[in-house]
Amino acid sequence: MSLDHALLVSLLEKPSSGYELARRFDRSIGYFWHATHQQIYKVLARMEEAGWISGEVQAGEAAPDRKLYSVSRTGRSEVSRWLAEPTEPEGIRDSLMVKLRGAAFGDAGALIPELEHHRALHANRLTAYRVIEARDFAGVRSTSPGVQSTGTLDYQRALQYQVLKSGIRYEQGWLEWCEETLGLLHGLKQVKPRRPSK
Amino acid sequence: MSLDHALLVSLLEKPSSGYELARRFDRSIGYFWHATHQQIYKVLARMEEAGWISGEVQAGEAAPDRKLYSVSRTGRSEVSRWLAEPTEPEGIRDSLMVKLRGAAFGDAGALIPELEHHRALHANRLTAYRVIEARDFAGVRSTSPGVQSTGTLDYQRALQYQVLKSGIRYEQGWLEWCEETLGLLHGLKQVKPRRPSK
DNA sequence: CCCAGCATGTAAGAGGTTACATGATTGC
DNA sequence: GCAATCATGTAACCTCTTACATGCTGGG
Repeated sequence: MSLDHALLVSLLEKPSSGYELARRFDRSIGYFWHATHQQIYKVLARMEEAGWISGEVQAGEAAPDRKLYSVSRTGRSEVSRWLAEPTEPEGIRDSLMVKLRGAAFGDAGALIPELEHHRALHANRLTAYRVIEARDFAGVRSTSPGVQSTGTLDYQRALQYQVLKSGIRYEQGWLEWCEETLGLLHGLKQVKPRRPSK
Repeated sequence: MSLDHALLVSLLEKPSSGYELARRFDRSIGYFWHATHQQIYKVLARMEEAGWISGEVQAGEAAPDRKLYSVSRTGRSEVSRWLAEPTEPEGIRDSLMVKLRGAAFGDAGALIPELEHHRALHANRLTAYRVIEARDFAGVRSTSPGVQSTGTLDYQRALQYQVLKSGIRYEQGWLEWCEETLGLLHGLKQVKPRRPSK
């Protein structure tokens, strides 16, 4: 597992307080690794004790104090170590799939609102990603190796864009599947109607 | 959460022992909801106590005894209740994405073997799914509502096929993304080589 | 005055992983 | 004899979620 590493990478991108990180995990990195603030504070404390990060308290006038964390040299080398270490792909855990298989023994029609809900959510996320794409990555060419050196900023951006593109692909796949499945369920409702009355 | 429900659905499809379920969770349902045997035994015990399932010990001659579980009436109604209850889509947790973003602060080249590994795994799974598709769902037409009634078996099969198709879509998406990302990383290695010596 | 937002935590419990434990049979 | 497969579990540990707790500020 590695909320630890998700936080380290986040802190490398920008030193932050726990609160800021928690908000960042509702967007951005959080699209690919979710965490609550309680968890974040605990892991930050553990990592500070381990010496991977160091927190500096900033007294706020007219605002609460905040602990600004940044990654130490040890933390950086931990990230490098982790990058080189192989990781297995996470298994899928999708209750919708289980429900679909369960629908054969219950009311498949009951899944229609559920699927519509999922379709809407995935459509929303896709739109959000598209907005980010247009805003932040308008000028990044896809995969072409690039003839002249494009600098270190474009390097980081290219990687971030690639992450975003996985999100886009993912949401689009879901969206198409939801459409298809809704079509199927509407068809099945005709074919095998549930007993109409009690 | 719902390993409970995944097990119930599995048992509805076929009454089984814990051991059998554990093996089934390495294929089939397990592609969409993973679980170890330890966990399965614990949940089965809990569900039996709750009265959702009942286990019947079968004495084996020349084989160990096994407890064959089947879903009770209460269990069935629990499934129906759960089917109608809305569920949020599970959040993604993908360390590869975090790693890609982290690669901007480390050695992006170190991710190449990792990505090749992922590509191979997703390619394997995709092939496995395609085999199942060809074997079990050769004659199922995609989404067309079907003019004449096709019976209750085709009903269940259509749902199972739809689940499989989500798996196919998922693996294919990953595969394409891995290819694309490998192309990008090979390009970047040229553009921004890491310091060659210590 | 109350609610929303900023900011940081503690505590209990459910869910999940890893390691350990046992005992029988079949095939090499 | 030894490894693999069948078959069922216990125990320790870690992660993650949910609920609770505190205190300050600015706007309606």
